[in-house]
Amino acid sequence: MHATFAALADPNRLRIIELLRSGPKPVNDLVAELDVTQPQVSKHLRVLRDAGLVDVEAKAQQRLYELRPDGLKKLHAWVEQYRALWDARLDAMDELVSELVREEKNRGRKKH
Amino acid sequence: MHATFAALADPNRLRIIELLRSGPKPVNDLVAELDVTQPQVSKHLRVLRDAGLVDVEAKAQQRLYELRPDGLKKLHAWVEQYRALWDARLDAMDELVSELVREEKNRGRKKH
DNA sequence: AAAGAATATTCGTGTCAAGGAATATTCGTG
DNA sequence: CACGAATATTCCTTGACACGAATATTCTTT
Repeated sequence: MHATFAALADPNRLRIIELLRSGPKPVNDLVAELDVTQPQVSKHLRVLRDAGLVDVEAKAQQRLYELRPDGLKKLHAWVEQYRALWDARLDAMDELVSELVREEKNRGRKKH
Repeated sequence: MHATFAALADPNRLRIIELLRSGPKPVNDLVAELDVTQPQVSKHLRVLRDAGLVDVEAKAQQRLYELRPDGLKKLHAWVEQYRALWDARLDAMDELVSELVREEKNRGRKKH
């Protein structure tokens, strides 16, 4: 998980993710919007790829980069754990989950 | 935003956040669970504090650290932007938001 | 006030990663 | 197959940061 955060910790990489929100883009499109050299962009894309946040598809000489749902979904799931902090309505639900976890942990033991 | 990610990019800091999920804790509690020296923990807490992710409350000589809802809520809001990626049901809602943004941008101009 | 507990800060060091420059790779076209 | 377009990789250097050790601060107790 911390690897995901590390990937997003760099301003340029974070920007890339945001740019890809409007759909897949070739590398040069990103270079044009980023005020960073092409090799840098390629390197950042490599990091994002290793982190499972983006995916590539070859299109002739171009490489189309796009967001990878899995990576962002995991991130979402992590943050969601803390929802009870700011969403008071979910306190009850949080309690329920905790209860289910306790039951799961006790499965197969003598004490209920 | 990237500052938030940078704060969470360190494994020890990420762990601290997760430990604080079960409620406020004094520094020494964290030291006990982290296999890191006390000064290191204090330093990491300082970073998390600057990032707006935790808050301190003095309790005698102790300092009780607790999660700060604001910080995590912002993080959640950011990730939520990408929900349409994995949640097909929200495509329609995404469209609606885009439309509202367009309207907002055009506010006060001649062209509708 | 002295002593101790709990926590914070400073300083020096080594490591890793971002940026720049140069070069390599891949693929379509003539 | 030579060439150009689009992208990737390598090498190098510099700056940021995590760690350890030592020290400073804050507060309580006696």
